[in-house]
Amino acid sequence: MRRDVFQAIADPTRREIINLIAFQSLNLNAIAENFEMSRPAISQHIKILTECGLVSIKKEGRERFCEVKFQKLKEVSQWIEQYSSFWNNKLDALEIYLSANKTKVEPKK
Amino acid sequence: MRRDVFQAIADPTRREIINLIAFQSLNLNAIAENFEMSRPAISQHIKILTECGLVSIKKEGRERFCEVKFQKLKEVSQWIEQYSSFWNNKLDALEIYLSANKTKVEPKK
DNA sequence: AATTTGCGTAAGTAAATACTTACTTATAAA
DNA sequence: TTTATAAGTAAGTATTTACTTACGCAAATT
Repeated sequence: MRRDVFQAIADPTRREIINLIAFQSLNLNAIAENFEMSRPAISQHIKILTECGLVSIKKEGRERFCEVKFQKLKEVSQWIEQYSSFWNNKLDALEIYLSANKTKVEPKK
Repeated sequence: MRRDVFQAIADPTRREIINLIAFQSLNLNAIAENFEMSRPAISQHIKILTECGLVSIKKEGRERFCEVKFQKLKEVSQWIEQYSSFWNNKLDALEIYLSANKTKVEPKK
């Protein structure tokens, strides 16, 4: 069972959870109120988010407050930023590079 | 069946494919040679990547060259960058913000 | 002390995912 | 024109995913 950040943010519900608790730490029931699905379903999503390090839980009495560990998102943005030179107005340069490397290609009719 | 960029990059094989064709367009067999799995498996991954717009295919005779559409990755980086202020040396500010919004919390013993 | 609240977990399920092998089609080479 | 190559597709399968309901337990309230 994979449990990494890429997998965690693939699910739209989990991205919504992150949006929800990005600016204020909420307990589990407060999160669940914002969704149509059952509380245990949200609990399971939170489990996935904590297991990959994207969310941390602070116990306060019987409540558990969830907050986002934004540093973890860095793993994703760093993977993407490898390629960032290709979309910062340098798409033409990429086209040139690619076509220069396809020397055996027939010209279009 | 969801078919978005977040889902597409969740699979490690598909991220490897993107890495592989990031700097040079390759045809399907050339891509498949780099993996242990069968060619049809790679073909199916490419299908997912094209259906979400992350890869485009250029037909050349009987070959199909795959190249990355980097612009699509922007969707992911933009989602993450909403929160970027929280990890650019501003983590302390976040801690302050969060604790300021938990007024009913008991002090630690 | 009894009840309510917050939340985790177990078990079950339908659908999705990530493969496989077998087959087909289109193009190119012999 | 026969054969080889590139690659899409179909069908089958094991595993994973995203839920559900039912239940249990610890902390708080009555």
